[in-house]
Amino acid sequence: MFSNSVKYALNAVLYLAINANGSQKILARDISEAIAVPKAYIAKLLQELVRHNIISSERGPKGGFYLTEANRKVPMIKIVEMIDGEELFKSCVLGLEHCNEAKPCPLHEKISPYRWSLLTALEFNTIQDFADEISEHKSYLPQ
Amino acid sequence: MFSNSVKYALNAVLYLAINANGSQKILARDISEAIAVPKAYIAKLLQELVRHNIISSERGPKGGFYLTEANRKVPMIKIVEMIDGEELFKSCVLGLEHCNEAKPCPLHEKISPYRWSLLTALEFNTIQDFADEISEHKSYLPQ
DNA sequence: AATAAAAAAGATATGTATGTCCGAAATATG
DNA sequence: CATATTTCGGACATACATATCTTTTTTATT
Repeated sequence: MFSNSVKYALNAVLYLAINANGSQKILARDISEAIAVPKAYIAKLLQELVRHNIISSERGPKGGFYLTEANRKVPMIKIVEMIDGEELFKSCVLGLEHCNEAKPCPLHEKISPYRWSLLTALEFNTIQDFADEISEHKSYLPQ
Repeated sequence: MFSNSVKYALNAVLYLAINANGSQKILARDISEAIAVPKAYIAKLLQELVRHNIISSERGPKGGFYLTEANRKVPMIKIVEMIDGEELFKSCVLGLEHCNEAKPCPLHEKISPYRWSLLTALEFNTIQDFADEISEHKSYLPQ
């Protein structure tokens, strides 16, 4: 479904959303350990998330990664799109160029309502929304 | 969602279902051209489909790939499972080991209907079912 | 100013999916 | 039986995602 990179990034951002704030920054190493992803690899993804203004960071001592209020309002879909691109949920599951509502592939009708609801859920729910669900014990992460 | 190999295999099998029968076999080259996939690559996939009794083949002049009546009754999911394995629809989208209905990850509820729709569509429809839909112009392939 | 801590950046390595090539085996046809 | 046609099987090549390593830049602290 998602690439490993997307899975890692989603986990890392949710971990940040729950554990960090402006004064409490988190080291790449700590995120790496918390979500069980190689440090150098997650560090690269975190850097790219910063470049795309999805998360924030500060260098040097007392530095680390964190989320601003603006970051917390970013829709989850942005993380997926940054890595796997915008086509993931939009292109035909069979890879057909000309598949659409008018000329659907054999799977199209059977899945598109559910696909669409997934897409809108990721578009309309922010990082904070998902973090809140976890805080309220409606959903869970390993840590 | 699906690997390229799965997309290719699904397309190739549906093309066979529509265009071949016991007396009218189809060359790997023709399938390759029809679905726009490299010949050597689709040939490998076709061989594996034969080994798994999902399609049939005959060597030599007048040979080629085709479907028996038994082949046509194979559920589409078998093609996906042969290549991408059975975990594709079952493992957590975030890669979490302990994600389940009782303790769902933040994406679990959002993604379940989509996955379920895809899984059941592939489990309960045979190769022939999809081919019929196409013959009846309820759904479409490029050719 | 010197030091240490941390992210950022670039270069490199590994692994897996994807794609290609060539020879062997099977079979219909003349 | 010889030949042509086709799948089959193994080895090889390439590209991309994944992962690692090293150096540079930034910044707080002393």
